[in-house]
Amino acid sequence: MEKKRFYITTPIYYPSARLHIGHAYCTVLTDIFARYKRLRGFECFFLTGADEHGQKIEKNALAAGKTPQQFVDDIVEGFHKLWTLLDISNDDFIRTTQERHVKVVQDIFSKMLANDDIYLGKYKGWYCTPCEAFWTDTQVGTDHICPDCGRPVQIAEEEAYFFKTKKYVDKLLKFYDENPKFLVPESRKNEMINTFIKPGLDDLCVSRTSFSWGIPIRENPKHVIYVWLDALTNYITALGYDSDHPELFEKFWQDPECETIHILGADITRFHAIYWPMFLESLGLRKPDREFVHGLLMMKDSKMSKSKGNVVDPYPLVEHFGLDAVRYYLAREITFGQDGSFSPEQFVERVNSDLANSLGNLLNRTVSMINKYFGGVVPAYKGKVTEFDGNLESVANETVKQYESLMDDLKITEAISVVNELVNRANKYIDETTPWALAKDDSKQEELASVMNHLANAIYIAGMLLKPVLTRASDKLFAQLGVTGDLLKYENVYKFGCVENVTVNKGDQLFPRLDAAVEVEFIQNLMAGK
RNA sequence: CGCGGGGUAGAGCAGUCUGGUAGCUCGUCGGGCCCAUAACCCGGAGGUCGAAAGUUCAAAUCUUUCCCCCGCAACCA
Repeated sequence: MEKKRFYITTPIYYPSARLHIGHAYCTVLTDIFARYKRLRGFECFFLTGADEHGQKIEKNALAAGKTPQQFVDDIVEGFHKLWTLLDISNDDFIRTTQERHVKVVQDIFSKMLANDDIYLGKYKGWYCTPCEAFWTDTQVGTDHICPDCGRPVQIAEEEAYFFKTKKYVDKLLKFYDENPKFLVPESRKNEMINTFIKPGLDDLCVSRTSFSWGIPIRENPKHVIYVWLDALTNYITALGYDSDHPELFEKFWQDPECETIHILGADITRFHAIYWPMFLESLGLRKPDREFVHGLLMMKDSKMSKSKGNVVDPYPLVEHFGLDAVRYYLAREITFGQDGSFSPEQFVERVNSDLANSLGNLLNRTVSMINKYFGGVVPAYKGKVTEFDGNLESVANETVKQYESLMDDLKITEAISVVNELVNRANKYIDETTPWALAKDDSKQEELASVMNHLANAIYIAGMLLKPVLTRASDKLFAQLGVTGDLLKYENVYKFGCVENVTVNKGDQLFPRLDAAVEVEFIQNLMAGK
């Protein structure tokens, strides 16, 4: 059953350093989904934000000679700049240092404490005294060395609060059973069960005393609330849960008519798929409908890392190639839900092939012919004049159906791919119908008119379906086709032929073809930090 | 036995859940077209779908075992 409203979120990113293309990937894909839902007329609330507490921020701030708040303020400003640059259409931006979040997290903690879901215990771990930091078994390795400073660590204990996960394990498994589509891809669910739940889940540590940059616990202020209880709850504090204005929360979280969707990376699946539903259960709130785990974007041969000097900064990429090319590449090249890799060659090839050669060139040749043969006016729709017309038309209609079904399933890469097939089909249609030959034959004017109409309509549909991805180019495409006013509404994709009697405007090439050698070198220099 | 991802044409990938003529982009070879962005369209060559065994009328796809690569565990979605 189709829901009528959507709440979609990205993870809140950690502002300890600048964002890179991996963050952009997740956020752009989420944005595409949000734009798609809105385009189809659904209400959609899209949230992203920043997770600003923790020891690392405290340390990095100290090193930078700033207060933690100044430090995160500066970095978060960069988040906003990047999201603006990438045309991210988020409705709100939550920061865990905001009053609206802090107060509610404290309330949540109090509730859980009162419910007996949180208790005071001892946290035991490897402690590095000079760094004043706890590390896990895997972090210290077999040599028991601090991963930060390289000095030996000791087992130490500190007082800490814990969340009783064991109390909710059965309910969680039942929830998985009753909601088979909760976690996508499904392999992630098995991973959760086999890796974390079956071996026995430890209670989750939710407070720390070893650093102070966090939300203090009212009942015991020497403790600050530790990461996940602070971070995950952003999804509801941003909507006004437990505030004087809970309207958005009621509308976009509690209402079963709203589908709530979290997009996240594999590394934080465990927290979203196990602890988050438990927290919500403890609070007596609705759980998310879907959690979609996307893959990691790696560099050609290895994961991107600053030390390897192969991090791609999205800014210069967008400045040089344009926003549409970057968004398109991210969505089309890396199958959403699987790991993928970024390579300069792939980037240039994909942009040239799909955007310049196929879509851009199709628009260009079509507009030229409408100018040449019909004085720039798209001929009226006369149904299927030839079998080729009928074929193109049915492919277009089928494309719309497939696209919607794939997008609804968050199969964004495949959805774009079917649109691309329509574009290819339209290019082939030109060869089949040979308009330049029809133009020379007075008896074929009706056929020629129909060909131009069908082309304009096929391009129009492709442009509309790609609008969530190509936030700028789709509008340029419509402008060149002479599509304005009501024709800009999505529902027209169901009315093949509706683009008629409008005047085209030949404009610049939508996507100029890139010189592969030159542009690949440009990106390589970018990655090398030149 | 730490966890996870992957091994499909020269390169990069999809397809694997729901078994049924092996697909896409690029490259390459040949042809076509001339409306268009040296683009577009058609065709060819090129694959024992990592290996083996099993289930089946039928396996890239399901089961089992093995081999190899990569990521996480250290900034990092």
